[in-house]
Amino acid sequence: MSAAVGLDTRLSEDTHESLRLWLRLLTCTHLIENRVRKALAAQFKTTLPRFDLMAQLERAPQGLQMGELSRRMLVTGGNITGIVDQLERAGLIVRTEDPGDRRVYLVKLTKEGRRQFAQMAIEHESWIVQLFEGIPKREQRTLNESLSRLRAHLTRETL
Amino acid sequence: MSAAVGLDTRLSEDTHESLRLWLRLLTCTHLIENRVRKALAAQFKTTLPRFDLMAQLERAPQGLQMGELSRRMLVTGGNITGIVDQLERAGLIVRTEDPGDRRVYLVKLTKEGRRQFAQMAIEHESWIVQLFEGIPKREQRTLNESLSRLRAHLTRETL
DNA sequence: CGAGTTTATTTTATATATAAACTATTTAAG
DNA sequence: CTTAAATAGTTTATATATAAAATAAACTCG
Repeated sequence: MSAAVGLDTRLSEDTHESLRLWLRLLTCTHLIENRVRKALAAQFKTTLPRFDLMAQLERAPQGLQMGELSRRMLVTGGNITGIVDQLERAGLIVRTEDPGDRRVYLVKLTKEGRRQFAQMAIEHESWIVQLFEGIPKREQRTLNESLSRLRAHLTRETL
Repeated sequence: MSAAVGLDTRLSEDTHESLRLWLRLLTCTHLIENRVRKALAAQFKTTLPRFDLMAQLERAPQGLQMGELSRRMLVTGGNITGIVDQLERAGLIVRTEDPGDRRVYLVKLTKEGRRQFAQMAIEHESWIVQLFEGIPKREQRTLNESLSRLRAHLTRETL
């Protein structure tokens, strides 16, 4: 741009800064997702949503309700029903009944599910580390902090 | 954590920095995607992939091949076929034949497509600006630059 | 208590997605 | 020219996704 950029252009550039930020966020996410999806399929014959759901359960040994999985994974309840069906059919998780509330299932990893997830998690982490290899630790930390603030901003009540 | 964090823990924390970064990237993207999807559905009865495809065509008045759309949108060719089918059925885009290569289609916006996209783009940009409202311009710029480097890093040949 | 509301999950219809196989066309090599 | 390989796009089968309707259980309050 020339040195004669006026107020109009400056305002317009500011407006576009958010748009550009969003497009880059989306692109980076898709690039990483595509790589991880391919690696999960090639090495473990599984998918990203299944891996993510198992990761949620691994962190919650007491089990999670369908609705809680839906909220944590930021997807609809119907979607959770489908993924849980698949994983349950494969024997990796179980729907447990909650004696206190018969509307609810507590979903838990099976022993085999925990075993398989442990193996996948190690590989998964190494893929991610490799993908970010070359981005200085300091920059990763800054990015991390910025995204953490952005996440807090996006989930604030008054939006 | 205690003040007695040793070398082992420190190394482990470094390893987890990339993983945490990836999870936050994914969360922020999903939060924004969900909001934009709902707004597009409510106000324009359309979807994010359709809007994105039209945005690609808006920037390329000469038209784009199916494969080029696939590469730019980071999705498979079969997916593009489906979205283009939908938009063509709605009269918003057309498949034009390329006289020089009969395997190829040049996909272009129709006049009605350009009209509708222009309306949507204005609204869309204001939603994005609102979502980031409250994140200081300086931080948005820093984030933008970091993500730009990350994107370059992720698309480098030697990965 | 009991009708009406809320909450948890599933079902339905439809739209994206992928990978892999397939068709048609073009390019390359002899 | 002609076969082989590469390229562009579509089709198929399957897995995620959504929104909206349906089901079932739990809560509320007059």
